[in-house]
Amino acid sequence: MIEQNIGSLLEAHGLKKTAIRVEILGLFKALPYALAAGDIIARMKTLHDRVTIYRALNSFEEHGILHRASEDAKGVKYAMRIDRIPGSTQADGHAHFICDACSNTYCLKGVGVPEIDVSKEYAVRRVDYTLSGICAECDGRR
Amino acid sequence: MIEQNIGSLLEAHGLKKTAIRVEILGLFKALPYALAAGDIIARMKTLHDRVTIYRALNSFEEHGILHRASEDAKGVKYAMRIDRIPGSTQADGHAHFICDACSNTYCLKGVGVPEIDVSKEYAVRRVDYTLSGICAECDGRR
DNA sequence: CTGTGTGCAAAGGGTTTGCAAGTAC
DNA sequence: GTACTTGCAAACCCTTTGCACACAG
Repeated sequence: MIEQNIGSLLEAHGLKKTAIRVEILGLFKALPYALAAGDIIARMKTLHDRVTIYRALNSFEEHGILHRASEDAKGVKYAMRIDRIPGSTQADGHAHFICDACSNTYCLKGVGVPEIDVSKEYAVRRVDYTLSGICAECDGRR
Repeated sequence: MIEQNIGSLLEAHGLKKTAIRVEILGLFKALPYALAAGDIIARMKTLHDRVTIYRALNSFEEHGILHRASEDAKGVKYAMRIDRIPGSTQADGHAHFICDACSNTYCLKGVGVPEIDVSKEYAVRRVDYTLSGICAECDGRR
């Protein structure tokens, strides 16, 4: 089921259906938060090296399948891009929440990204709205 | 004039007034955008190594003189923290604009950070609102 | 004089790249 | 068979850390 979707997704983008790509996208479909290259490696059943993951991720990013949900000095986290509306002229906005305790990056799907007008000085192409603090899971654990 | 301000700023934080610190803070006061360690090195008149810059920056961050304006896979950019309002209970929010062309990070000073309510699921401590696109300078240059 | 700060060197972690072998189509 | 992918190794870049020397207060 999932694999079928992933297969057609890859095909639609002209990407070859390799084991590593199917497994990576399977992880993103199954998990509710963004993943860094290291997270992916840790969860892969079959052994792969970091390097190959990077190339797969970059390929997915170029094709608009994944986007960079958060990036800090410790690395980049990717998430499934599910909010692209073909033909939309709106800024490509994302809202994310990063937990200070577990470092998970959650996509705030139902939340619209607020907009402010700075069009006099800047031509805005993307809007990134990132909250951070403690997620419910970590908060309840204390 | 600037140097006097910087001197008292350092003194107020119990930091020793060294040449490298005065020069770094002078750069931040003179420039309208955020700087990465590499940017600072490139602009320093007297030669210093990157490493020492990092320690100075970390020290400034700990004392609340600078804050991390943006960070991507290529590094962290710092900016003068001028928006701290003692006694304020508001979330510590920043709005920034990153130019895709020149990579400058501008602080949007007059712009309030919009807030959204996700308090049911997350305990929000910080809000980061980052726009990206093309700044006026780069836009006019094309 | 004393403790903080700097210079230098080395190491650490994430990411990119070159090249040859492998595989989807 | 051919072009795209992967595996491996090495290199790159930003950042942190250890230690001895230097300097501000």
